[in-house]
Amino acid sequence: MEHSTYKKLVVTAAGLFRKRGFSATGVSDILRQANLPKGSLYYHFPGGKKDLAIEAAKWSAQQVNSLIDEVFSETREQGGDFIDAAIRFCERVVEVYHAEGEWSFSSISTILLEGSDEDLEFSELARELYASHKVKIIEQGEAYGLSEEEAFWIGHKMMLFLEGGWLVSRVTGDTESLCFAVDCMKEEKLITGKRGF
Amino acid sequence: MEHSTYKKLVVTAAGLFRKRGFSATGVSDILRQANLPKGSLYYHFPGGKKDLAIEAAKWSAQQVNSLIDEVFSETREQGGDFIDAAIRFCERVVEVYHAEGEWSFSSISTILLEGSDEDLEFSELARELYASHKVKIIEQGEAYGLSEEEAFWIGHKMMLFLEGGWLVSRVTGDTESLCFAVDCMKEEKLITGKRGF
DNA sequence: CTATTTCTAGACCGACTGGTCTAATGCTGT
DNA sequence: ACAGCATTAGACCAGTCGGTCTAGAAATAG
Repeated sequence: MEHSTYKKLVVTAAGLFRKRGFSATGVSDILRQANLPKGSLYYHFPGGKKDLAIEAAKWSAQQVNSLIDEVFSETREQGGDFIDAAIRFCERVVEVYHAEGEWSFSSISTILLEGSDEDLEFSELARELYASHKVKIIEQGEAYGLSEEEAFWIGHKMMLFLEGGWLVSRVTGDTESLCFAVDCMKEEKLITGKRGF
Repeated sequence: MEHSTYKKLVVTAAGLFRKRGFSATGVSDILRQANLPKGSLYYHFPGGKKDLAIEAAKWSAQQVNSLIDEVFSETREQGGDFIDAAIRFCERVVEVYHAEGEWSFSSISTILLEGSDEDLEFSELARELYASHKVKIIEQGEAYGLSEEEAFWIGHKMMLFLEGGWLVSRVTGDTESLCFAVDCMKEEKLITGKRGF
């Protein structure tokens, strides 16, 4: 199987879906940007747009999971604690946003939760992918010696800051809110320091 | 001018746009749900779908602003501090989410930031409406005797929790994350209590 | 009552959408 | 060389979209 075309479609689609949402992105937009003909899409994704969106969402979620692994492992090796890693993770998200100007943290909902009222396949996948982030964070928490509860609390808070910050940043058009999210996490460090995480 | 038809269109459209997004919502969906013919829509909104979306977004933002005013004033009258009001506000958002099952806090981005790459009219309105929330919160902060900076810090944090919590709740399909946002604000109370807000 | 305006009603239209289909093209092993 | 499969290429199609248009109902004015 020729992978470069397949991959190109997934990556291009992920970018467009994340930026504009599922419905607002036309198959032709994706094909134009990827510089590919229609035949290729329906050869690689017989299920069409939906199939492509599913793969794009999976790929996006995997990217986030990889970033979690990367940042949390790196920080741990450098002697930082769990909160340090969480701060670093937020900073990395800001960096990516700055660099690419479009990278969506909330890719799951943007891609999958925008179609019809009740697309079970989409909403179930969305749940599943979000759960995978949660698992990744708790796994990393355990590597830091944290209980599931501790890791969940701080990890969940980090997620809220990031999702919220990203969403607001998209509205305001700058990265102020996303940077604010980083500041919030830094403040967490002071509090949780006292908790002894 | 007959207002009931106009209002019905705005409210119905706001609901659908918030739930599904601008592009995923067809004019016919709105008309079907509102039980109105096409002619009425284009009579009241000559600019069509876009016009309607703008009014729907304004209306949604106004609802949020009213809720801010209501909750913060009420809490102040009852002798609560600014954080108490913020907690109460988060709780109210959860209540509304529970009750209506769809009320979107992030209505601005859902309605306005989903169309084409660069719709200036939409994105400028989005910024403007979001700014109006910020102003409302700072106004309320001043009524509580807080400096703009203090009100901004806690208000912004509250917004991130709510936006993030709402977004995640939409993915997971429950209100856990939104309730978690309330818990986060309650924790804030302890911290900021020490700051003396 | 009639005249006029306001609004509803929905048939209709062109543009565009996602999706299909077949012809052609490369690429493989023999 | 050939055959056979994998992939590209894009013309084409049916359905849906947002939007227009005219007919007439309902309300208001004289």
